[in-house]
Amino acid sequence: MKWSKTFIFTLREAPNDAELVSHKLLARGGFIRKIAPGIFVYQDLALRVLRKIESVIRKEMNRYATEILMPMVQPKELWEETNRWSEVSELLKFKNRADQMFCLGGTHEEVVTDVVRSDVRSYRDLPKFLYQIQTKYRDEIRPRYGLMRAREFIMKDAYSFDTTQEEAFKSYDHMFEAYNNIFKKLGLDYRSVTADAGNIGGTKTQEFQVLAEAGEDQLLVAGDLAYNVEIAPLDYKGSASDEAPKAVEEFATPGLKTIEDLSVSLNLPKENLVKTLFLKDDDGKPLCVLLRGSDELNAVKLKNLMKLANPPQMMSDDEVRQLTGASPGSCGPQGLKVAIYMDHHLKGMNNFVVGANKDGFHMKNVCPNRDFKPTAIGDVRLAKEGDVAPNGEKYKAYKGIEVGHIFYLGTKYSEAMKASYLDKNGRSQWIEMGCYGIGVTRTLQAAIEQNHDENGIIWPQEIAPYHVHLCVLDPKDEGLMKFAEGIEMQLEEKGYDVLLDDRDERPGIKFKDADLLGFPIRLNIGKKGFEAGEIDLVVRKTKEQIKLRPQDSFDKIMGLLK
RNA sequence: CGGCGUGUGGCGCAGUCUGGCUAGCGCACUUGCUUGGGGUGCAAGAGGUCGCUGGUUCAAAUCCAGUCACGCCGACCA
Repeated sequence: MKWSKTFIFTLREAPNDAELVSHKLLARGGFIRKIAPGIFVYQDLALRVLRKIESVIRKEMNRYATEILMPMVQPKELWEETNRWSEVSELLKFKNRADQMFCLGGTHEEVVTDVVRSDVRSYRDLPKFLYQIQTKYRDEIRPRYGLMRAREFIMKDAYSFDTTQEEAFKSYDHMFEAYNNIFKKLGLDYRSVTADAGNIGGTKTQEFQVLAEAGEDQLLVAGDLAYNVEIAPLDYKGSASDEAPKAVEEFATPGLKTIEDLSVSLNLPKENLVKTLFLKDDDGKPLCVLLRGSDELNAVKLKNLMKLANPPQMMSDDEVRQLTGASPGSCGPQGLKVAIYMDHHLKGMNNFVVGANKDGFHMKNVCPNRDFKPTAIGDVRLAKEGDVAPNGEKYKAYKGIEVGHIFYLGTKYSEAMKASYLDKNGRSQWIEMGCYGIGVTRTLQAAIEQNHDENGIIWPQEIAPYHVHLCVLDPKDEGLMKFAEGIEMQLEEKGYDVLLDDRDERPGIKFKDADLLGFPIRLNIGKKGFEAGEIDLVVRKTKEQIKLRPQDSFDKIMGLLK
């Protein structure tokens, strides 16, 4: 392909709304163009990469699943069957001129379940496995970081339909394997991590996270175990102390609000103090949580302990005052009529120091079961680097970009939408489902975030827009062009993508652009060198420069690409 | 939705506080010469209702009011 026939326009400077390196490089290289917040044009270079990522995905998916294409515009009625019309806040809703309501598909559980329930009748029709690669729209509150969190993006979503949970787990395991193959093939450094099921409603779930400093998700990894921080479990290994309960004592603590203040003033380690947090659930019902002073609350774990749909929210200072009669820094669990959740690291401890529910006062020797009754005790503290994981190893922290997610859904959607089949005994059963997503556009940017240097992108060969960049330094020279075109043709015949820079530009400009765009192999074809029987090959990744005889260049390139 | 900030050619910015010539600079673009293996140099050009609306004023990019958009932080989020 000749540069002059493409739609590639590079910029020397990145637009100032680009923060991440990967976003800057995408913008400078002319890969994408922003049309509105979170909405982009994928220009020719980006589209080439997307098609290649998709092709890797299709190859793996086709081993287990059938590709279909579902509508992006979906009727309200379908979403009301699962109650998600009002529950899912990112749905972009609109109506047609007959006042019928629709939404843009942000995910396709409803549509795919409708498809399956209307055709599948018998256990003989199962299992079925469907997938699509399609533009999704989610009305994100704040799109950010280019393609990382866009409103409109491309996603591969797959859905499995099985007769039993056992079969559904097999489908899940197939996807787990397929996803590993895909991300390996794409040349990405990633981890599969255990995550919270969120409101999609599954029970068994894993995320595929590309490791990158710019990632928005925090991961904790301990040997074979990898977790999203919001779910990373901490075992309870025995009591910190088993002192006998002493008599409760109130004491003045003027001006002491934080655990830090108390710890200094009482000369006690933070672990020995008890932190009382006040939250409310979705219905506004208040609750309180007790943690060691040194620990932070993990609201997702609390949500799961309480079996809620969403994590409880912190109450405002005013709400706390109304409930306890004191400001947040001076509150305790005793004497309150609210549910009390206690982190299991407090189990076995006695004689807590807590707020007295009176401004400027604390109490010591407050004991569970005597002075207040915990509603439930469990693992609700936020794990951090250095904490010990259930396997005995210490957690190490990473940041990740979530590029894939697999869920076992069970019968949540099939029950809600009445998707059933007749089993061997002629009895009606709910279909067992799973769903599996890969963010295609996000993967593109994640690949850049992980593969770049100070000069530009370094594409992994599998997804490079072009494999070879021919920099013709004197494009007006017919002999030179003929030579370059010959190489181009030979490589293209072998199935490789070649960009021939035929612009009438100075060499420096061509070299800078080549580094920016980052195709794996570059050939510098200049008049002087060519006439002297020598041209340069540059390997983008290693910056290695190889001097070649022109007649050897094709073979050399083929050798490097293989 | 809350806090902060920004809107000036395709991109990056100055000018606004303290109102005053034909609104400027760098990059990119056009033409000519020059240069020709890591963003050459010179010269001449094209391109802007200064986000929008209203107001104050002899005079508004600049002051005032309203409004819209965008960005960052937070909250939220497959």
